[in-house]
Amino acid sequence: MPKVTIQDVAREAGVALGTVSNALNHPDKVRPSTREAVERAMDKLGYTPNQSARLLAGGKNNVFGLVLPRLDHGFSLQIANGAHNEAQRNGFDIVIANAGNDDILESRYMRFFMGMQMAGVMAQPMAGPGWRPAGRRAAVPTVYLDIHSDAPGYFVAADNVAQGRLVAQHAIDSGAHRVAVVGRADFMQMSLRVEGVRDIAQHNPDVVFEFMDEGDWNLARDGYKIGHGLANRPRVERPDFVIALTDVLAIGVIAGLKSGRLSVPGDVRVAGCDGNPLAWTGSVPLTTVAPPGYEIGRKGVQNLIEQIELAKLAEFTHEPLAPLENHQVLVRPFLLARQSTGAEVRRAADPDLDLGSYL
Amino acid sequence: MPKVTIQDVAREAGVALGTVSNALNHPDKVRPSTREAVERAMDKLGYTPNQSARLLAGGKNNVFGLVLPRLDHGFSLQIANGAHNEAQRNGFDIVIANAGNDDILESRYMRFFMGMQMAGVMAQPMAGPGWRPAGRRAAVPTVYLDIHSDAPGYFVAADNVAQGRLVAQHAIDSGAHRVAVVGRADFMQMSLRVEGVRDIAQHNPDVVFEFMDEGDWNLARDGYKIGHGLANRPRVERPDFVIALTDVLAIGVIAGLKSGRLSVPGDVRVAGCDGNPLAWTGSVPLTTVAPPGYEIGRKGVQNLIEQIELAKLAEFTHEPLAPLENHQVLVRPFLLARQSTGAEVRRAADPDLDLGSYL
DNA sequence: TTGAAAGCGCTAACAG
DNA sequence: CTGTTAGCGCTTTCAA
Repeated sequence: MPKVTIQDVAREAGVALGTVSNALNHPDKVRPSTREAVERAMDKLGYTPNQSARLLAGGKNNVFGLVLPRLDHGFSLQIANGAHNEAQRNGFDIVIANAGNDDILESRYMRFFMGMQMAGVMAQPMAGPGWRPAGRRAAVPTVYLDIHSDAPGYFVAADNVAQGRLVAQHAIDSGAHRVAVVGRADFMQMSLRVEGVRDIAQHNPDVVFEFMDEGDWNLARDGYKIGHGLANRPRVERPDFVIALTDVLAIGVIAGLKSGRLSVPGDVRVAGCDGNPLAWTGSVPLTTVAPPGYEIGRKGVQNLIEQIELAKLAEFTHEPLAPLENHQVLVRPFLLARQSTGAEVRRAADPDLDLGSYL
Repeated sequence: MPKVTIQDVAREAGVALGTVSNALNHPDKVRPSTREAVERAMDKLGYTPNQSARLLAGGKNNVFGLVLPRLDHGFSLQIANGAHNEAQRNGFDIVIANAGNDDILESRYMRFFMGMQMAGVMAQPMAGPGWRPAGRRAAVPTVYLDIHSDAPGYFVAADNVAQGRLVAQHAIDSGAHRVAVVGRADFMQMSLRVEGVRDIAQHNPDVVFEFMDEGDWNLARDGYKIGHGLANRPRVERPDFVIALTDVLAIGVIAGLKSGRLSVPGDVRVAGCDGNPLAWTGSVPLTTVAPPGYEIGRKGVQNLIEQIELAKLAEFTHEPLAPLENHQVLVRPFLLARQSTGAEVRRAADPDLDLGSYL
């Protein structure tokens, strides 16, 4: 199939080249009858506009680029889905690049998207300690996801402190007297959650909070051990509420408690706090927070659109773009109360949050 | 930041425009010292090549486009990961579009990728009955994934018959005398698996095969009921091997058997046959086939590369491209023997197959 | 609406 | 290696 160009379409439709271009980009500037003729010609010839030429000539692009570190990590998939939905709502498309945990590839994809004149670029960077956004102000709107930073630029991240606070408050509200907080706080995210819990604890001196931040407790099996241990305590020393710093840990704790003949939520209530949808399929539906990734993806797209509007405005008023400032957005978590803390069984209100149902 | 062009870089580096282009595209044609100077200049100016211009000018693109129906379906993620790895191995990058189960969006993305002059495009279409590939021969190499078709074009799909055959043979090899095949064969894929099992059954008349194709058995809880039922049979009528048409079903069966005080694999061996990594985390590691999606993604990329080579050859010899024929590739499954059929516990050889470990 | 033409940034091909 | 040049296919502008 020799490639068909806009010229061929014009000839076929018996109109001028510019008219075809207009029919494509400014349909309102073309008489309906002409437009139809053009469309017929396009169909007949199987015309596909050359995006490269189009962008090069200064046409606008309604596609965002999203660079993710992996595609087999639930958090990143939440981001992708949240971004997808919000973009569609606003008339944008999204293409995704999988950096495969390789930071060389990550920056290659980012440059590719920028060079491709994408309307905007989002990335969830593999940010080691001391990470900084790429040097200069990018030519296209850019947002970094899952990142806390005080550098100039746009950053969206989950508010881990609020996550901890939310779950702790839920414990109080559900009438807990003795709360155990389990999980190793060796990552920033974990310690922030602990911080949130401590905050609530301070304001409720009548409730006993016990922080079990020891051992090597990241996996479900670690949770199991802890749960089993708790179950074997004398009743007065046994917590009636367990906050696990991750959902996976929470699942393990529930199994451990049950192995010790305790019931959840009857004897002990258990909550996670990082909204991992794949932990929702355990024997007892787990109370946790909404998957923050979804919201981060949404907010990221909103930030991109905001930057586009700002640039449009600056162009209109001929004012130079203000120097880039720091914009840090924290995603506010909300609670998903379920059976593990005594709530009624209920499905997530938004089916898009129900990632994992198809996996 | 005013956009910096290749001209700016040339001036900064004190070389000719063409030299910068060469340093970029044919590094071997440029003296190392010059190349370094150019690279320094690019860094200093923060130069990002304009991909649109580059492609328009006829430069080659090493990026494939992949259109998936959803991003929260394990099968599609397997495809994405398989494609990613194979592409990287061959020096190609991949960008992914999520069609969000919308066929309008699906074809928009495909056109976008083609218009973008991608090196190739792959799609896992939402193919209803009677699905056909898009009309004419595409301008860029195209492969359809998870599709059986006799139309002209490239198609890659899992060989479901072989999957059934493989698992059935495994049952025979492991010394089974009485095999139960459970699961509703109401989808094409299921019936093909059953067909494979029947094939093996016919060649082994000394082994009793019982096909339990009734009820509404798709979910783990259906498997549970079946397993429980089997456990309550008199010993002589009880199968010593269960083949479940899906892994999820298999997990349920195992739970059901255990609830009836039978051990797996001690009393009864159980195998799935669709390689769903998320079913691998049950109480007993499940024997199944390798996730076919991963292999489909790999094969798809290989097909793309094959088409590129063919086109290159045709261009070289000035022969016209042969008319497009039908190329249907069936992905040959291979067995992942694990504890549920008595195999030693072992991790997948290829960690990339271990999708789900991070979820 | 038309026709013509400029130019987006780059690649590849040319004679030096 | 340099310097120059012809497009790639399109959008936009301008005068008719």
